[in-house]
Amino acid sequence: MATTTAAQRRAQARIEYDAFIRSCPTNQLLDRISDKWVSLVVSALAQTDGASMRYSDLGRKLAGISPKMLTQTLRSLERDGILVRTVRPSVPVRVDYELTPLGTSLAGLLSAVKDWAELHIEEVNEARERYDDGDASSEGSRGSAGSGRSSSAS
Amino acid sequence: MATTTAAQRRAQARIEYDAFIRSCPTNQLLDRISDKWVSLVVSALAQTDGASMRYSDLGRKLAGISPKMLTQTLRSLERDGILVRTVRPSVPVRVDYELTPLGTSLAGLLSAVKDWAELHIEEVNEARERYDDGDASSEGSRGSAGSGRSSSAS
DNA sequence: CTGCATCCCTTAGGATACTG
DNA sequence: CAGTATCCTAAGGGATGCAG
Repeated sequence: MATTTAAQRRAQARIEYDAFIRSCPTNQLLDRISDKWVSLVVSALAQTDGASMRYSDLGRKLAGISPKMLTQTLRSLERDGILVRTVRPSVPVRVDYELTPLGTSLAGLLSAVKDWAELHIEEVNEARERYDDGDASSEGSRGSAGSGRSSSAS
Repeated sequence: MATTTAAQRRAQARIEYDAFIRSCPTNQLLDRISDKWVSLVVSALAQTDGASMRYSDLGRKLAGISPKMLTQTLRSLERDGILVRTVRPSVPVRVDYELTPLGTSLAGLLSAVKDWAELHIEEVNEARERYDDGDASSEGSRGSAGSGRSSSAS
């Protein structure tokens, strides 16, 4: 332990922390809804309430999603019991997806989030404008001061 | 229109869809809490309820986070009015971070998410085991196609 | 139609080193 | 202590093409 490399200690801490994080249900769910497409798929399915959607229906609804991500998302959701996948041995194979009760409750949660967002988005936007406009603290003349931060949109 | 490239059409759709998505407050918030560290920072700050934390306090609490991400996360949160950054011109500069009322309400939302997670995580885990164990029902050729996607960051 | 495999490119995010 | 600038890797996610 000669080299008490600060970095190594942090790296170690990260591992432990990660283990801790993963064992926390909150984070597991967070990981789930953190996926850009997951929430979109769930919402799409929730909108049709009960009515199952076919693979291509979803592909159309979620314009711009690549088949790869659609399948991947659907699979992970199926794995988590959020939705069920039903294969219909028709001539051209047909597969239907529909939310499970669990999935529906998740959709409900997303709705709650939506409500909060619509209720406070205004404040957030104001705060952003205020911030972007130049904090003014130590800035007299408005220039550009653009700190290219922005998390873009992953 | 010669090349009715399906890919191009999808790409175009994606752009439009993205624009649509971005204009939706729900997704803006989702983008916010989708960030791995955002929720962690907010929770950390919420736990101390009111008491402001210093930069290094947070770094210690969120073991394993790199200064880069900590700063980045803190900045975006400040920009959105979720927390306030206070610089204390002490000898060794001291900076405090604390949640705004808006941030506190967000923390409350995260709590709701947490409750849901703790309430249903069991079902999810069961579903996962069932799935990983081999669907059996209509066990076909799948096997473990799922591929353990962790999504984690991003 | 559904969906899996492959290649590839963009980029989030971790490690480091340096300044106020 | 608080942050910033830089480098670099891992991996998310799109495009394609093929198979059931």
